[in-house]
Amino acid sequence: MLDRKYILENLEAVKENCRNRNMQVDVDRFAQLEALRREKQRLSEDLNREANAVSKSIGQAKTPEEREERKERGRAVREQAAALKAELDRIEAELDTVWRAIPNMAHPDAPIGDDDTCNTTRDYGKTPVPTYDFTPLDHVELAEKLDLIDFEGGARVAGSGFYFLKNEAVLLELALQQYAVNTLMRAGFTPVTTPDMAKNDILQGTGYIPRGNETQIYSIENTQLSMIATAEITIGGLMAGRVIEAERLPLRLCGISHCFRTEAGAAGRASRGLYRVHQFTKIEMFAFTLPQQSEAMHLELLGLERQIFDGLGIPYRVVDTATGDLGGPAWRKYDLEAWMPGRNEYGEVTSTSNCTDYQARRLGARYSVKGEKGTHFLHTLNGTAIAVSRALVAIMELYQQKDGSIAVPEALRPYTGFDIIRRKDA
RNA sequence: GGAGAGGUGGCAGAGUGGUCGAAUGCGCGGGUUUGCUAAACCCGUGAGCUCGUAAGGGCUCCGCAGGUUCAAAUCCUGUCCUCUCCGCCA
Repeated sequence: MLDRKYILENLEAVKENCRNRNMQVDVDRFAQLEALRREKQRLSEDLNREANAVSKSIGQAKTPEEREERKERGRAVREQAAALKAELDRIEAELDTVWRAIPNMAHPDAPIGDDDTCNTTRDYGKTPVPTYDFTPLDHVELAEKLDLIDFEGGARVAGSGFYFLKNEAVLLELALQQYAVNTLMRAGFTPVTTPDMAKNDILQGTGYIPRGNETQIYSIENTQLSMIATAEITIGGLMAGRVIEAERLPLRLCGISHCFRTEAGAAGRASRGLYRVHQFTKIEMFAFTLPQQSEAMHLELLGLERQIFDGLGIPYRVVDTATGDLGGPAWRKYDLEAWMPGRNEYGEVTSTSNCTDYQARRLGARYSVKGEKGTHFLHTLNGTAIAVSRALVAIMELYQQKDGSIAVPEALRPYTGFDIIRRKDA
């Protein structure tokens, strides 16, 4: 969420930001409700003050009659206060709904536009886009020939969108995880495995909506739990409601988790094979920083993503995400899109966002400075190190050979123990 | 799954109806003393919101949500979490 005062003081800028982000939010309604809330709050406090004073005076009453008289007075005041409080609660509930719907402000340099067609390309990776003297297959065909993925089995067991990795693909998944985690540990990240489920209020704190028509989240019936869509949720939740000393910042964490997404409304979109699935493994980077550190941290996360994909020999472009495609919490977002010969286009493989204090405010994640009174909200950032399913798509398609085999990227060989994947029957 | 115990300030830990935002200790900040350091002593030290130029004041918060009462950290109900023991189990 944005700071309430900030919204009131920058009403026009907030509205323009909503327009840029292609989000319909009634910001004026927020301002209206906030004014009303303040007024009622004031009145409510006045009544509380009076009630407290009356209560205090009862202990000092000289006579039983006086005592009874004051008790009666107390009852009356408390009754009024309760009625006003109920009204205040209603206002706050509505206010909260509108408040949550207001997206984060956007970086002044983020490209303005309604959707991903307005994203701008900043740069390209070290590896050039390859050309082939044969017709490259897509990863689904390759997986079929090399017996690497069982989509039918996945569908039988869990439904469309699930899969079994098989044979060398399993080792590739493990190798990708090790490669990414080792790279990040060298960069000063603390690795963690996280729960694959989280409480719904943690989901909401990080900006995910656990239930409702358009939810991307699987929720567990009869519980307050949901399957996580990314480790961003659980790692962000680590600091929920906590205060950290400024000198311990920034905090760099990387999490290994499974990610579960319903992909509601995604049917029909380019989603063949592993590209858009309901479950995948992901190594996620996350940082908690001071406000003045977040811009640099964002570039650091982007740099690590580039390092990881350059290291894998995967050609990619770096995309600066347009305002309309930013979602709610992000102030700025960069995606890495890898070249995928099977699609004959670039496909998103990583995404890194600077959420400034927007997530932290919802989560109540704060820091304090020694010797200063009070606390401030942290900045949070996240970035994909490796989303295994998408990385596999890119690797399989890019490293395919004329003879139908798939070479293993140099960087993964120490972990896989083999350097090529061939047909089993050859 | 069964049986208990407990959740209080950065930490430890008192507090069973008003004098409690809360003893005490530790930690932390400042000071006095002191060749230096340490020790000792003194003072200060939770958060959010709000009024005020400020000094200072008010409201709310003792896991969370309700209830009883003029009044709740304290009593009642529910709930979440933690710990111990037993059972089961990768």
